[in-house]
Amino acid sequence: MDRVDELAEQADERAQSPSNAAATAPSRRKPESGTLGKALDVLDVIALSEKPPRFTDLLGQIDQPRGTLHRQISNLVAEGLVAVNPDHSYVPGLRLLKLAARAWSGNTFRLLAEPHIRQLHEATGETVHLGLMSGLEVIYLDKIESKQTVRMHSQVGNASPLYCTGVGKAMLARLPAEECAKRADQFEYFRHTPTTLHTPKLLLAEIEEIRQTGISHDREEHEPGIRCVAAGLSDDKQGIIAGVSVTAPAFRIADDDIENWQVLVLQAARAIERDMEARLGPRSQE
Amino acid sequence: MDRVDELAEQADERAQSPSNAAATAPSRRKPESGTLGKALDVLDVIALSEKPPRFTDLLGQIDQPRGTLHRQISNLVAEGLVAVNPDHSYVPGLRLLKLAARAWSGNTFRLLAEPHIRQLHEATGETVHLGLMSGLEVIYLDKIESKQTVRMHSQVGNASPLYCTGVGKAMLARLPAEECAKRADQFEYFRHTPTTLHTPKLLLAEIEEIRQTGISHDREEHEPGIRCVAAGLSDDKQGIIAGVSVTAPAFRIADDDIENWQVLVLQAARAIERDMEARLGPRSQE
DNA sequence: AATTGAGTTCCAAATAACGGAACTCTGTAT
DNA sequence: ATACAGAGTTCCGTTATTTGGAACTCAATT
Repeated sequence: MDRVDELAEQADERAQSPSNAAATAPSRRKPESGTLGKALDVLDVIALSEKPPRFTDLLGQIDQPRGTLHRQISNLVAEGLVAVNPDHSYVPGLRLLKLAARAWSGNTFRLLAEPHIRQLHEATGETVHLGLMSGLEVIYLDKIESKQTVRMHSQVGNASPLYCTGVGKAMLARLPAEECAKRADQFEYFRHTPTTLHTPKLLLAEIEEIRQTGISHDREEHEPGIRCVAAGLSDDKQGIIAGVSVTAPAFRIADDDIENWQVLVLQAARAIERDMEARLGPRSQE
Repeated sequence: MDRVDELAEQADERAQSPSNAAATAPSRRKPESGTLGKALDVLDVIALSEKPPRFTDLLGQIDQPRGTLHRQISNLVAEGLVAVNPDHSYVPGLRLLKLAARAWSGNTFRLLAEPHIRQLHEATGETVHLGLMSGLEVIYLDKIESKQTVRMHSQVGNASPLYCTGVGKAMLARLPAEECAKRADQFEYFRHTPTTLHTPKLLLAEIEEIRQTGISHDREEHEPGIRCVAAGLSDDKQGIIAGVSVTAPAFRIADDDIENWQVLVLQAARAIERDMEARLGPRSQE
């Protein structure tokens, strides 16, 4: 019943049917209530499609009568949330970028954490991420890229499952044990790589370890060849659970590096936590 | 009557009343029609506020009865477009980031242009932008940052006026003369710096020059100390008007650099145009 | 010329949004 | 302690928007 569930479900749908999803998938979409919700349903579908969908494609994926759907799309277009190509296919509109840009650059938590992850990047020379827990996913709020990374242009805003990412596991370890176990049961485990922790048991065992050390490792569990070292952080006052990580290709990493990074990542996480408390002390709103 | 106008107006409102706008400003906001539009009005206000507004702040800026506004906000929160802080202040929600991330990374034009601006960055070593024309503004679709830039963290998604930016002027020069003149009259000129072109006449004269050379200069017209060299590009088939630029602090720039960059920027723009046509040839939709 | 499929428009009926007023908190002054 | 004021929330009859089926247009095919 959670928004996150729904989005995860959509992602699955897409993963299972690489290309011609529109024609075959019999609309597994549960309609939301409220005018706004329905409009966002449509927007979601448009945003999540890899090829810009056309009217009929949408009609297949969204359980609405033609007339209704048409008006809903028209509204989205009128508001600038969706744009139409000359060939009548739909793409997400620029207004989204504008809104999100504001959301992002104004996010106080990100602003507060930024200097610390920047420093972490300078100390390690590798790609650094700042992630935030949102339901069963981690959403990347910021990243600083290592000099030359070919693949992966800006994860910012992207979401990944908690169970197979360094920051994700670090954040889970920050939850009360029961809550953590509850979530472990809710995941739909997918074995991204041979090392992915793909059962609640495996996951919870590792999280117990993370709780001891404060450090979490991603040993090519999400993408082959990619490892990372992460630490969690939280702030009860604001109800924030987040994490920072250093990521690098496995072949480039020496054991010395790992040990180094563990210290640095922990320092960064603690520094951010300290700043959060400090900021909340003097004046509560700003 | 344009969306862009409205947003520009909002920006003005903010610029004029730095801090306690909520209390004093008598809500210059014209309500949009349709449920969606009203919801987005609220979202806009939340996104554009510099401090997270509280319920009463919003009530002051949006001309709606308390009960109504409250429900509208509740809906936004339920949809994840807005989040509530513990102290009941509102911030834009993470769902926006997620939607925009998809919108951005899936944008075919951006993907197509990316290798070229990357190359431009490598050739110049300076910060490079890719901008798209949207109404009276340029929206930055991508940028690659020069090694150490302290200020300005990610312009991506941000909007600036056309008349005072390098890419903006370059794009205007791509319009038919009448259309260009029409827009020149629509701007609300603000003298950001002493060199800002602040009348239609000044602007049109410069644009005529840009039309000859294909190259546009920002001579600290938007921000003091910042100069840039830009070139416009367009594609009639898709109706896209865009531009690329190289930006750097004025003190660091030698005359040789400028001449160099002119050539490189033009090359990049032409290369992107060529790719667009090529992409549109083989198969029209993808 | 006829047929199909895609996209668009229309309007009575159903539904969701509206908005005024009443209510609940929480912190502050008496 | 008690009253007060301000912020935030809920309720419900009224009102306006959304709904969805059907009819219509346009372009490409047969």
